[in-house]
Amino acid sequence: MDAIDLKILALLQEDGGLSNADIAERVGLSATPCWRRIRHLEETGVIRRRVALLDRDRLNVGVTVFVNIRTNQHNPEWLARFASAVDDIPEVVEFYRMAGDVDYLLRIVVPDIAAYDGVYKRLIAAIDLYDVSSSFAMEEIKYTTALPLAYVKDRSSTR
Amino acid sequence: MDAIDLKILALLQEDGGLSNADIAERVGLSATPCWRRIRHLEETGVIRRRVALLDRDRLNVGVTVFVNIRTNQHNPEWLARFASAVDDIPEVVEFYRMAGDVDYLLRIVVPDIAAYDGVYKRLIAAIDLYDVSSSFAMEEIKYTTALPLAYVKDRSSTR
DNA sequence: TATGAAACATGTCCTGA
DNA sequence: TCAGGACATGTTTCATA
Repeated sequence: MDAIDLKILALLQEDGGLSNADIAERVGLSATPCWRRIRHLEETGVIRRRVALLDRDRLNVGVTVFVNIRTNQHNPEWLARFASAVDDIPEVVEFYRMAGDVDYLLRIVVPDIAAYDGVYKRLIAAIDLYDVSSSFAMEEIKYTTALPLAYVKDRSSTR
Repeated sequence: MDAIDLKILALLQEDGGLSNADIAERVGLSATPCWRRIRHLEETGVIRRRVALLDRDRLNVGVTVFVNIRTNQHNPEWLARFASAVDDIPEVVEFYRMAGDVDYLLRIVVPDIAAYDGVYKRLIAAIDLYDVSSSFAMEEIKYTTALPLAYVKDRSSTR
C-alpha cells in the first residue's frame, strides 16, 4: 500500500461514485493500472464495500438514541443470542461491547420517542437485560464513514 | 416515494456498486425508468452520496473510543469553535450534541490507546472542556450505514 | 419503451525499469 | 519480473424521440 493507493482510498471514501477514469487522472495514472489497483484493494478487503448513504430525515429516522446496557449474564451463549436479536432490529445501526461499567452500547435511529419505545420493547422482549439507560441526541454535528488514513502502515514490499 | 423506490434504496444502501441494469432487473423495470428514478433520488437528496467503506483493521484504526464531554460553556460561539475543531480531527468520525447530563458524545477511531491520548490532547488544546470521560469499545458487534426503511412516508402524490 | 452516441469498464498484449 | 500504458471489446449511461 503506497502513496498512490492511499490517494485512491482517500478519493473513494469521500466519493464512491467517481469513475475509474476520474480517479486515474487525479492520481496521475492511466486507466488500466489505476483500475488494477482499485480491484486489488477490493480483493484484499481494504475496500470492504461500496454503499449509498441515504438521508436520515427524508427516510423519517431523524432521531438518534444511544442506549447503554448493563447485564449480569457474561457467557458467550447469552451474547450470541443478544447479538442475533440486535441484528434483526434494523433500527440498531451500531452495537459495541464496551470496557468499563457499561457492558454494551447501541446506536439506534427512529422517527421519534414513541418509535424508540417500540424498539426498546422489542429489545427487552428478545433478551434479558439488567440495566438499560437511553440518551437522546439533539443534534448530529458530524457523521462520516471516512476513516483517517494517517496511521496506515506502508506495505510497498508485501504487494 | 413508492414501493419501487424503496426497493431501489434498499439495494443501493447494501451495495452501491450495482449497475443500473442490475437494479432495473431486480425491481422489475427496464433500464431507463429505473435510471430516472435513481437520478431523481440523488437529485432530491434522498441518496446523499456514494462512498467506499474501508476496513478499519487494514487501515490500522481498529480501536473505537466513545468520549463523553460536559462543558460549562453553553453559547453558540463556543459550540461553533468546538464543532470546527472537531471537524479538523479526522479520528473523530461521529459527534453529537446530547440531551441529559452528558453534553456531547464523540466516536473516535485510533490504532491504540497511545494514539487516543494524542487525539485527546489535540482536543483539549483546541477547546476548553469541563469534564471528559472516555469509554473503550472492546468489540464492534454491528456497524451498518443502512437505515431502516420501515418508517418512510409514502409520497407517491408529491413526486 | 426504444434507439443510439458517448463514456466507461475491463480484458489482452506490449513496453521499459 | 513487475508496474505502467495502448488498445480493443462489450456494457452502461443518459439524451432524445
